[in-house]
Amino acid sequence: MSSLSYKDLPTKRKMVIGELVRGKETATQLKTVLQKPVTDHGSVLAKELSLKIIRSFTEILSVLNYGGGAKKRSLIAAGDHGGSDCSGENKKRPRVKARRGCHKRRKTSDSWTTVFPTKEDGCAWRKYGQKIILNAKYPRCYFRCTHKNQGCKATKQVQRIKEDPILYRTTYFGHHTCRDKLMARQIIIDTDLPESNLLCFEEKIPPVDAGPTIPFESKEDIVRSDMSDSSLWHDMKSLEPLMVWSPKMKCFDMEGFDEFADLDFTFD
DNA sequence: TCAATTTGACCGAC
DNA sequence: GTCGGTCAAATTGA
Repeated sequence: MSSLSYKDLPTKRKMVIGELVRGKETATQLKTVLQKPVTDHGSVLAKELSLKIIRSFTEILSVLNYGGGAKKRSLIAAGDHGGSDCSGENKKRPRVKARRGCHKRRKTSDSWTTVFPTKEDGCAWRKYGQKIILNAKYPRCYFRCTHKNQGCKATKQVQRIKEDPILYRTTYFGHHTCRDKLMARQIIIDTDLPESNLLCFEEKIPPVDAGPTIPFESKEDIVRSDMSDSSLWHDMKSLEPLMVWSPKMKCFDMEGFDEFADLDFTFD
């Protein structure tokens, strides 16, 4: 595959590139923080940066999944039954909630999974359900985007891993159609601050509302426990040789991009 | 008072 | 018939 001029890239790809660049910058900031003596403030910053990195990659995965999903996507049940495709008569409760529980089981091709020691990914979610899953030690929690009322159909499922309860497996479905607002807010946050103070963005990081709090004992612990054991981190590492930014040429070397085939999406 | 969470019920997929 | 995803009333908390 030949190199592409950045300005010629499709919007979706630009968004991916932008998020990758943002994630790299954040990772660099995190590295800087970790090189300093560990303090409470530093731990907080490190955690915020970790969330920021997670959010960047979540956005990337969201965008990429959307591209592939266009071909294979079957409508996600959540919020997608605005039509009248539910033909059940609802005999038991015909008077109200005629479409309650009307949905199709999710297709795995429209989802992606990450594993992290926190439920948080920097996005705003509202919990709408919890289920005990057969043969699972821990219940599965269902979240939808807080901005569902604005048409955002992104949902996710979070479940603690049976073999390693400190970790949460998060499966995302759909993409954030409210992402423009989120990104705009983030840009404001980032650009409002002097470069030397980029770490102190004012965005409120929601508390980890359940499960263990993961303190960062040391910089090594952060890297080891938060990143190196997660599948997402492995994905991040695997991305490195696939896209190489050339500042001089102002282009991306896209060689090897077809290795993304394993992630079940396509570039258009 | 209002928004978020909890939890039992509903219902399609398997 | 069972399982899993979603709904929505009830509850909780800020």
